[in-house]
Amino acid sequence: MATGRTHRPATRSRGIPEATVARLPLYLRALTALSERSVPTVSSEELATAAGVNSAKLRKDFSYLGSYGTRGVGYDVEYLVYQISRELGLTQDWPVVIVGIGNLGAALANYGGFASRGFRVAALIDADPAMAGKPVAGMPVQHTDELEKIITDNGVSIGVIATPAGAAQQVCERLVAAGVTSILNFAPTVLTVPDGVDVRKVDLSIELQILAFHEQRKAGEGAAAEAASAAERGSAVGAAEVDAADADADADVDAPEADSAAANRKGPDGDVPAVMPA
Amino acid sequence: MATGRTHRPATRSRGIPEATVARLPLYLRALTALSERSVPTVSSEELATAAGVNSAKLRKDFSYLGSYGTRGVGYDVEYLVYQISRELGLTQDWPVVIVGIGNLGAALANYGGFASRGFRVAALIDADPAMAGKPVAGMPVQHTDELEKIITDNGVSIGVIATPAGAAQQVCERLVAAGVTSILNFAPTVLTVPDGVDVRKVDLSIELQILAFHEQRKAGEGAAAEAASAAERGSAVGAAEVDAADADADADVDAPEADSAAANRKGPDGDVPAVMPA
DNA sequence: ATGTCTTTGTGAACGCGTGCACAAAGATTG
DNA sequence: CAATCTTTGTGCACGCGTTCACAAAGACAT
Repeated sequence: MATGRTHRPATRSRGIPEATVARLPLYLRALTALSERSVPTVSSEELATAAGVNSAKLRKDFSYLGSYGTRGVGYDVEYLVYQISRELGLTQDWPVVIVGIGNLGAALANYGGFASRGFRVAALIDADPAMAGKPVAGMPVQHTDELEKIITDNGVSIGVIATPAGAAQQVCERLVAAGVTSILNFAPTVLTVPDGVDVRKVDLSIELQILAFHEQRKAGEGAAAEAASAAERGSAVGAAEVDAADADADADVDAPEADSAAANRKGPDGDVPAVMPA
Repeated sequence: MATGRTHRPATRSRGIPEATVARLPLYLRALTALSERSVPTVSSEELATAAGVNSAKLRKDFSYLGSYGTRGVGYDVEYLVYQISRELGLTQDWPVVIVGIGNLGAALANYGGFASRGFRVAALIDADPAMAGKPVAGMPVQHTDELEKIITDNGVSIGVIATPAGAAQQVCERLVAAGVTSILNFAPTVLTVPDGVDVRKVDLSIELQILAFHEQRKAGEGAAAEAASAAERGSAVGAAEVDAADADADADVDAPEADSAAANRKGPDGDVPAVMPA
């Protein structure tokens, strides 16, 4: 997410809610699969299942695009593929540059899914002079010095940042200055960009942390009901949890000493007891 | 959101809203940086800026954790780092397995950010016999046959799927059957999992498509008012120029959108972004 | 044509998340 | 100790997004 600005009337880009836009690619993928199997039509129910969403939601999403379905029958697969593609702007060519050709950048460059939908890798850019000219994914890596020229010459408006965190903001600024208005950021940093520039971030570490949170919750909660089975699974919860009923189960076991922080605070909180994984 | 499956009805895992949980890692990162600079305290305003969010939101988020701030002063950095880490479950060790050691899988294995927060790569698994034993990121790749044993022996509860789309569901099922309850999916497929299992997905293709949508909108908009180059992306969106009759729905050539800037990520849960290939 | 059956499209209710604005709490100064 | 200043914590209102539930629309059979 971008930092510079943060608010906006929740932008309904054109009457199409942001949440819906985020789901369109999902529908498109499911539809494409159906199309390849030559399925002529699908009901909202079937398509919703394939896309992993609720059918009512899907119908409402489609209603923002227009009335493309036929009552009693469903949606014409081919037609819908076309409409969604057009709506997403996939009927045109989108040259993309990837900056930072390390492990991740190289993996992205090799990713086939790129080209499959109108996205074309126009160039791979890296700051390391040693990388210059070296072929990655059948394409020579170019030095950062060329960045502006590349962007301009190829009319690139979408940039992918896969550099180390420390270089991200600077690269971002150069990209924006050169004309890029959409950025996909893989570096673990908050990018600050001017208005009008879209930033989406992909952060591995954050995703894992969110999973860990839920995992921890699950471990603490199942502990009570967990008599003996699966004792080897790293979830030997402390006996402190008398009743971890789902209600609000807020078994407060005080937190261990303020650790490195000698603060004298006392959180009204403190929860999960010691869990010890392998 | 993260999965194609519906976990609990937006259950507040423990009184902590999902949206807040998704931001905690962001705060943690900003706090860690401050900690390394030996900054003792921060105000909600400073921290919010560093994390790229609104200060009111940050304060509200923290209020779900408890009252850890001091009015008139701010928050104790070290203490907050500890509290958030504990809340996220990062004070414990989380063994993780990565299945599918292709370009992406290898990149993930080499990703340093993994270990930095309690996540330890316990094993790299691939179905290709030729890969077996081959060292990646200083660790021998193991064959899929060993999957169940690895999960059990290491008490792994978090799995990362970086296989091709076609193999994802099957791998997912084996992981779950073996005891994994949280999955980070990089394969472009909707995974179906039983209740109690969390799935978060990272899909590069989807992220790019969302950017393309906004990019297209921006282009169309600029075309209409091309006069002023690319400098008027005001935030004072005049609702005035809303698209023509909303009922158009047809105009194949597509009408330029109205509205302005674009929303960065959002998403109830997730909003969160997630992305990637396979 | 008429009736029945299927599936869409959507009005309305509801819940979550966001942001404002301010009272309360504590630090700080005189 | 009182006054002032700073910053937190939160009540409240608002809007987006989700879901339900159903009328409308069309296909299909008789």
